[in-house]
Order: sequence, then structure tokens, then C-alpha cells
Amino acid sequence: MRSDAMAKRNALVAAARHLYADRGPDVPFTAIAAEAGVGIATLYRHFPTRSDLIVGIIEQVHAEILDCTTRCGEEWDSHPAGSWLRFVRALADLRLGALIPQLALTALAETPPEEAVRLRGRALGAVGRVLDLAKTAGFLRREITAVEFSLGLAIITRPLPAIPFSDVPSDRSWLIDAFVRGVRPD
Amino acid sequence: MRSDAMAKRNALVAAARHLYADRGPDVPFTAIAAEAGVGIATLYRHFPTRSDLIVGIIEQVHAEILDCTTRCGEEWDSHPAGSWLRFVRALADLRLGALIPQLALTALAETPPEEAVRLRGRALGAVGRVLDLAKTAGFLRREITAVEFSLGLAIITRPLPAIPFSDVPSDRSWLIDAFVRGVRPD
DNA sequence: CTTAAGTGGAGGATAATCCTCCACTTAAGC
DNA sequence: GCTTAAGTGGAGGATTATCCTCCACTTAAG
Repeated sequence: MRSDAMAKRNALVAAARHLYADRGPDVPFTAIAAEAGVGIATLYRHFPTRSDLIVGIIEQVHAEILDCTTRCGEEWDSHPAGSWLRFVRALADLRLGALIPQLALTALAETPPEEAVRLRGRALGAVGRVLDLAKTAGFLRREITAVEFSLGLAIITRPLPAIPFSDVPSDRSWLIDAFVRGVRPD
Repeated sequence: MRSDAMAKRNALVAAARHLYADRGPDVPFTAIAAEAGVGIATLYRHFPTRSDLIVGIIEQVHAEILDCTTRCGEEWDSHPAGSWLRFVRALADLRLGALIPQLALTALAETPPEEAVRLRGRALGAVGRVLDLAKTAGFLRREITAVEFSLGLAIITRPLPAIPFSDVPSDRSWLIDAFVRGVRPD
């Protein structure tokens, strides 16, 4: 693949991820191409279908999740409590919630992209290993599974549509902290 | 208003509320009319614009919120802890989250319907009064506001699109319970 | 310099919803 | 019953939006 083509491919994934989070699952292809600063034909060349594009995003997110779990595993022994909090916050920062409708889309596609399913499985496994550490350390109730935990975090970081009531807080770190406290054993 | 007209109006609000929760903010008018078992003309007669329909839903939800706060206030003195838990769960059962995109829609409308703004204010006030009881009783951190609390509950009860991974749990009461624990003072 | 990979964006094809219009139905009062 | 005005259904033209192909043009890389 030519180097300029690769750069544009990456720009497209980034643009798509950003717009999906911002505007929901129906962003027109033209908007994604425009955001990436390329023509529509380029988008179609790299990602013939929406599914292909979403798989591209999932690959990127998958790599970031593995980063989080790896870093957490390395830090764990020296500062378990700090590691745990950082891990949850880092996972929250990935804004997994923005992907919820996209995951639904891929899963509902005629041909469920097995690449996406594989990556999902690996990410859940890695998160599960961190959760085991947390359970042993007493930071997390034993009955909470990796799917539940990740989905919970995704739900509370899911982007809201713009709600122009001035009193609606945009910062959600208090909710994430409440989540961390709420999943602790009594 | 003729009695049959009134019945159809109510059916339309119920149908719209149900479909909005199920299918998101873009449900076509034809689907709402069909769900309510009436013709499109009837929908347009009662609710000339989408905003009117949404205000209708908000009126219904508003009444239900006041029910919750009133009941909670009456029970409070005999069983504070039980009242509090029931209140939060009842509020969660209203699935306020399903309204999030609709609220955004009304607020973004050219003419923000002041009726909706008024009802929102009253509901927030009533919830705030219950939260004050809870703060005094030590169930809730003092710094959490009525808007934050309601939004938090809305966020965690917001409907997910259908995600056909068999391991995704549909029950969310564990999240609500974690929320209740998470908002307690240390 | 050559050339094949890569690109842009106009525009026809397709799809979906909106919302009006008017002949028909029915509740409710007499 | 009968009258009548409120209420109703749903077909279909108007409008809007996105999809996705096509081909002449550009450019990286040897």
C-alpha cells in the first residue's frame, strides 16, 4: 500500500471514530470523508461498507484496551489501589460508550464480521484478568463479570446528544467515581 | 373534546413513548400512528409537530415523577432506608434515559416549548426535596445536585440498541444498586 | 520519466418520510 | 331516531437525504 494511501486510511478511521461519537451511528459517508479531508471515493476504496469502517475502529480501540490492561498489570504490584483507579479511568477515557450503536450495527450485519468478534473476545479476556486482580485485592465484588463491568463503564460514558440546558453538567467523572465506589464489596 | 378523541390522544402518547424508547428519536410518524392503532391524520390533528408530541410525553412523565416523590415523602418517616431505595428504583423504572434524545430535540427546537421547561423545573424541585431528606439521613453525598442525580439515573437506564451478543446481560438492576452504593458518603 | 496505484467529487438512482386533502364515520345533544 | 359538527383514515405528491458509481486527473515510487 502506498504511503499516502495508508495515511488517508488512518485519517478516515480517526474521523469516523470522532464523528460516530459525536453524531451517532447515522453519520453520512460524505461527512466522514470531509472530516478526514479526503474525497468520498477514497472512503469507499478503503472501506467498501460501513461494517469495514467499524471494524477498523474496533481494531484501534482494541489496541488501546490492551494498552490499558498491560500498563495496569505492570504497575499493579507496587500500587494496587492507584493502579486500579487509573485503570478504570483510562478505560472510561476510551469512551467505549460511543461504540455501542456501532457494535450493534456490526453484530446485526448480514455477515457478522468475525474479526470484530475475535477482537472483542481478546479484549474481554484482558480486562477479565485485571478484574481478577481487583477482586483479590478487595476492590471489586466477585460476582461482577468482565462483560458487565465493561458494559457498565460503556453505559456511563456513552455520549449524550447536545442538551442545551445550561444546568446540565458535562463532566462525568463524578459518575465514574461513584461507579468505582459502587462496585466495591461492602 | 369528544371522548373518543381523548382516548386516541392518550393512545398516541403511550405509543410514542414506547416507540421512542424502543427505536430512538427518528421513529416515523406512520409507525407511531400504527402502534396506536389510528390513522396519520389523527396524529397530526392532535400533535401538529413532533415537539407537541414530545411535550405530551413529558407531561405524562412529569406526573409520574411527582407520584414517586410524593409517595416517598409520605413513607419517609417510618422507613427512611426502605423509602430511599424504593424511590431510586421507582425513578429508574420510569426509564428517564429513553427521553434523553427527545429532550435534546425539544430543547433544540426553534421555539423551545416553555411548557416543557416549566415541567422540568417542577420535577427537579420535587426530586431535590427528596434528595435533601436523603442527604440528612446520610444516604447521599451532599455535593450531588438534583440535576446530576437525575441525569446519572437517566444515563444508566438509557435503552441500548439491541446488541445480539448472547453474553450481554439485559438486566441492569445491579448497575442501579451500584449507583445507590456509589452515591453514599464514605 | 514512467506507470499503476490512488484520488476527487459530480450526479443519477434509490429510499424514506413528511404532511395535505377530502370523502367518510361517529359521538352527543335534542 | 336524527342532525351536525367534530373527528378520522390513508392515498399520494412533494421534498429531502444518502448512497455509490464512474472516469478523468494526480502522485508516489522505482
